Amino acid sequence: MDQRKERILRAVVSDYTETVVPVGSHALAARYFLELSSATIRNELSELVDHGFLAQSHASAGRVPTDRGYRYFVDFLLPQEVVDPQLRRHVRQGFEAAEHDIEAVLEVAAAMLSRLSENVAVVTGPANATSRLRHLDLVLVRPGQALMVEIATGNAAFQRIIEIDPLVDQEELRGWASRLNEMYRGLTAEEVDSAPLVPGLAPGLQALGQEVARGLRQLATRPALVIHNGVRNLVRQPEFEDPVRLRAVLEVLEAQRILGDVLAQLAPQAGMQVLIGHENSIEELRECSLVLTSYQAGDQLWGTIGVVGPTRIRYGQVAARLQLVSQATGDALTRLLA
Amino acid sequence: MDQRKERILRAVVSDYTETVVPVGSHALAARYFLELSSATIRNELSELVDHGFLAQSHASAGRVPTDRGYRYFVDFLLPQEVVDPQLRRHVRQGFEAAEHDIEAVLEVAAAMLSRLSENVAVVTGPANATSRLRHLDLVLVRPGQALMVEIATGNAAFQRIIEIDPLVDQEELRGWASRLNEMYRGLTAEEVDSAPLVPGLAPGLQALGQEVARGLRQLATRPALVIHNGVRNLVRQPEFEDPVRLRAVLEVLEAQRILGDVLAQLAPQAGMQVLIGHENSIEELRECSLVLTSYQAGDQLWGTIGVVGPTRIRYGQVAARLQLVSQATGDALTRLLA
DNA sequence: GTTAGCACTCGGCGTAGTGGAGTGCTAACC
DNA sequence: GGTTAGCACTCCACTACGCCGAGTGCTAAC
Repeated sequence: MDQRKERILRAVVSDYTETVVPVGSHALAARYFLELSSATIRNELSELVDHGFLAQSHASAGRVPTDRGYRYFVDFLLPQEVVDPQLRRHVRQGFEAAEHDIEAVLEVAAAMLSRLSENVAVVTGPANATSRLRHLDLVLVRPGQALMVEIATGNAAFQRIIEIDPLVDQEELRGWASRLNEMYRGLTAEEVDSAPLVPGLAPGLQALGQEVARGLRQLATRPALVIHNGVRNLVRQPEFEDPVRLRAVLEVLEAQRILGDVLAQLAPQAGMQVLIGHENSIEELRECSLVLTSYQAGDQLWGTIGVVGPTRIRYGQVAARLQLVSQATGDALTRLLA
Repeated sequence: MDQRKERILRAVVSDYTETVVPVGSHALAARYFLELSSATIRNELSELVDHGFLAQSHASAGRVPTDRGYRYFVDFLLPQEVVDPQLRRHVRQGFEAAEHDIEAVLEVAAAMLSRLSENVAVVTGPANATSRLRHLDLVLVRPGQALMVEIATGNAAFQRIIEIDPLVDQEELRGWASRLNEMYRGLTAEEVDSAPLVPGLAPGLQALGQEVARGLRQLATRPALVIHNGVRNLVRQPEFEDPVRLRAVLEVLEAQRILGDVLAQLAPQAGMQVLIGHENSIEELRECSLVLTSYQAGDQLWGTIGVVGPTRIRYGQVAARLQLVSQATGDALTRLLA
């Protein structure tokens, strides 16, 4: 790939990205290469097709970047985009309005990102695969029933009404709670289950261990939260005019699990990731690209956030804005949690 | 409206609902009225058009029900649909799998309903306009910082890290928590704010009252949860082939507030409600119908659940299935909460 | 290596023609 | 009076056709 080929590839990508029309040698010469004739460009284009960076739908059509072409573009030709400071401010402010709880923050992140990227935003919450008990509390609701509240690592809360001996009063219940806290704090569901029985414990209290483990188990298996937003942007993309294709993508987005699995799998890798077309493992998203990164609350990796769009998505701009939103999301969570 | 006209209107509605093709006199005669000639049916159709129950797109086209026609159909002609017992069982089972927390139940409800109705399902959570403190807890995270957990009516949880005197230990914190519980249990944010100062209270504890009120206030103003699911079903409806119309509807669905407001407004009215076409106040949903009902946890009205689809939605089937899901949702919440 | 020229390809688009579904009207029938 | 057969008419959907023009590949000259 000599430098001129790179310039041409870059021109084709950026032109196609904007117009969504196969780009021909004349247009290219007129718009980007005044010093070259269209014939020269035709020669180059033809070689770029040979290398697999471009394709043409039929013999006398203009060129369109292939997945491979986009890959090269992203790896070597991506221009450094800077985010407008005003936009930056706007994002900060958007998050300030919504710091009720974790989920609200992630909702805002998704809404914000879908607007900025003009595509679909996806956000996953933390996977609570290893929930450890951080704190437990018991409150008497009425005689014989108590509200059990468990706070686990990651500040996930679990609550459930449980049956207890009707004779137990609030005072005794409080004692039970501190006892359970001492015994189980820092443990996972499995460890709680296999904790040795303490002799001489009140019989009702004995049984509560199971309830505690049950809550932790539910917290751990709680399906990973996957939020998506911006489907409205998808329908106006020419590549999704065909209802069948559109539906396939929506199918994936609404079956949160599918996307959730892929994102979870990619999460550990740091930095920004771009999956172009066939590079992702989801058949239905063959014609889509994913731009992904992770965000963190404090110094802890928290979840994944990204953009789903057609392969001709504006990688530079989307990446820059994703970076911005991811950072802001992390900051908002950090403020919220600590 | 004599009886034969009603039969014909019913036939037109059900035929159009299935085929999405304007229905003509011949087809009607052949399929539903073997005893009548197409000419007779033509006369009747023409009168139904005069009455505003049917319309035709152009002079020589078949007839299509108008909003008014659907209204009459729903009010007087709706056949009693029964839900297949097997489906009923299936729904029950679906809910059993997901009783972690409130939101999970509502997510399941939306997913289930969108599948059963083959349209878009919307579910709103409870409006926590009047949050009262049910229980409060304080946990020492590290010296100088504590996690404050508030459980409000409706089991909404709020948690926040707060700054405290570094010298306060877990034991003392527990004392604080019970003190705060005694003082504020059952109160709203406003009532906590205006509660008389208790003389001789530890200074750090004094300040916590504000934090408690702040949490309650956030719980109360937390935007109403609106879940939607089934957009994938929308895109295959012929009436939404046009991306512009589709986008308008998606716009509304994704701007949860719009729909949330409408649903909240309708919520108090009991029973099933059907809004056909222009009957709803949202401009973008002029070509949609809403079938809505409320669900309740225990004996308390909790939220709204419904279906959004094209005006030719299968009102009978959708209503029956909505009823089923709404009931199951309420039951699941009842089990979860008490 | 670059470029002008040229023949060729092929999709998009507008036009015209046609078939058929459906209507309204009239007149006859029960 | 309600019902029906017959008929002329309307209008959409679909197809075929032809043409335009954008774009290509190739060749030969620079």
